Amino acid sequence: MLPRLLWAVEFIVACGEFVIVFLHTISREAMQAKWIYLPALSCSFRVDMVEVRVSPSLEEAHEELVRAFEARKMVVMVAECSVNYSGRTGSQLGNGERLIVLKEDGCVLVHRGRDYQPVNWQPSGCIFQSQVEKGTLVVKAIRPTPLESLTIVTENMHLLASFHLKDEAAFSLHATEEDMQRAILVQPDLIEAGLKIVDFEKKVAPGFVDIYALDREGNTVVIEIKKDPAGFPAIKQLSEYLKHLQPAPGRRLRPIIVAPSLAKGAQPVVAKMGIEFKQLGLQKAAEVLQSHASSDQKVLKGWLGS
Amino acid sequence: MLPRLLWAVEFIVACGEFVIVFLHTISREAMQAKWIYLPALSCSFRVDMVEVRVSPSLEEAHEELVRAFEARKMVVMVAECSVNYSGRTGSQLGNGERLIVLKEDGCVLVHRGRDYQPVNWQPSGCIFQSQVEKGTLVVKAIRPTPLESLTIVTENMHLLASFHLKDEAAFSLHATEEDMQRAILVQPDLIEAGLKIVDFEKKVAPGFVDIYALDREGNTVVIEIKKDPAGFPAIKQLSEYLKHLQPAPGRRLRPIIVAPSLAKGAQPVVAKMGIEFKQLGLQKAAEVLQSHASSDQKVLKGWLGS
DNA sequence: GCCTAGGTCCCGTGC
DNA sequence: GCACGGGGCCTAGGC
Repeated sequence: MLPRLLWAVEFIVACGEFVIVFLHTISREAMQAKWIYLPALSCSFRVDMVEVRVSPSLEEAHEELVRAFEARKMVVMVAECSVNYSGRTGSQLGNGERLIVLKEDGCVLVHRGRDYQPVNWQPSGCIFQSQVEKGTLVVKAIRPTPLESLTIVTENMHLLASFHLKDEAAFSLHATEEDMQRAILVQPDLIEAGLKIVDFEKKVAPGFVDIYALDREGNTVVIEIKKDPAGFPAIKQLSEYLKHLQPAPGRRLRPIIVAPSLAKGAQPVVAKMGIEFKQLGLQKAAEVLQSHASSDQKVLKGWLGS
Repeated sequence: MLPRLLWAVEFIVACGEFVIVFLHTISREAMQAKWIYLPALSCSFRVDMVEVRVSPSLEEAHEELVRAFEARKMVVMVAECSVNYSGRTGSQLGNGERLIVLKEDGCVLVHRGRDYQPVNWQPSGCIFQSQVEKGTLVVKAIRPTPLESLTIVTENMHLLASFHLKDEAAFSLHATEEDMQRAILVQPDLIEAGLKIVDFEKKVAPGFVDIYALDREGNTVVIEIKKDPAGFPAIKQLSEYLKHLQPAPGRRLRPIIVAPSLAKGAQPVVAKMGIEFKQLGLQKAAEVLQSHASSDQKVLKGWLGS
């Protein structure tokens, strides 16, 4: 049973640099009791760099959004909202609870409870607006080129957090198709002994030959690299290039597909068209690059060392 | 200046169904003052369906994660972490603050302060694990096929929120390339008067002809649809199909590209190859479909009406 | 499972 | 600015 005598209470909770906020009207007895029951709760506080508001009013949320936009902070919201997109095409999403992320570089993500991909979004470069309108909070993200806009109409805000992420970790490392190319460039005998690289990303037809080389006998080698199992598109692409390339007089044109494997059904076609296949995967390519990087380091150490 | 006399205080804040939590040791004077300064803060509470923990210990975070995984709740974290990915390829991301989202369907997003795309992720279908290890919180998301794993090592948790999003709004609406196809199917004279649709998504070579039709004179019409300006790839694709198609005896093969426009430089090539171009954009297609939908409704009303 | 094609794809690169 | 191709692309549809 709740006591009737009420106190207006304002808790200001400081942590490190600051801050705050816990507003409520509670009874004196509750104040002195170990357990305080409050009939409703809307509170805000900041710890470290994270400003958190739980069940803020839409006006509060709006004010915090404006501050966050000005300070170029990231914003995360859990809110009941509907979403409209208009631009290259258009979309409508009815009312429901979603996770909304606004980033400092002007991109937006609206996520539902499931799925990897956002249901609505905007790439970076948007301008954000917030306004309270007829009892709703309307957040707009407008992208200048191509001109398009995302409108989020919020009826109810469960959580709003804003903060700046300190993240200087720059290096991320992937093995990609480009690494396969680089691996072949630094170590051409991955394909075959004696191969001499002549060019890469060579423009031909409308397109680029991945690697253009000569074998020991002076034949022209045209290499198409795929990081995934190579199928008909890769074969077509390579055969297109062949039409626009000529071997040296008396020499042959040797088309080679480099990939982790051939797609199902591609093997006979490749054979029929005289295309060679050389197995190479991302992992192997990464290892080759790694070993060259370390051997380069050794060389460097040799130069610098005693 | 902080008073020295301390009280152990436990605030339990209830809202609706519940819940909670504000643990601290403060002075009696501070308790009675309007402003209470606390030297550190870690608190948790739930409002509506959102469970929020600010600066939880890693143990607390781990326990909440386990509960959330079991309850299939969405989890949002703001944390200082490093991330490793290993699978189809691999990646490493050094220590820094990120926004991490774990969804109920087993997908993961790790977002940095900038960029539309997550720096690391996992598509839906993953199994989540959480463990506290050597003073760090290790969250793993393992995807069975293809086998790959994402490992998030957290040193410091700023915010952890878990909740279930109520979102039944099912219908989302886009104008897509498929709508252009449907628009032509329901109203073939968008292309030209008298056109008779024979087939669509017709398998040919390895590929699919968007629309396959006959004109008034019995010539075979092969239509390739692009929602964006059509460039060389579209031309290539269409010309590939032509190689594998034959008109009726004495008739012609009429390749047509349907798109909002031709890409720069494509016009002469199209002309040279005898490909026709018919202008059609997403907007027009959507209007056509809309009008057909409403006319269908009218027909329906006519049947049902008085 | 594999393959094919689309996406408000996004994103980098080159012209 | 436009065009082209890659991506740990993701995702849906067929076989």
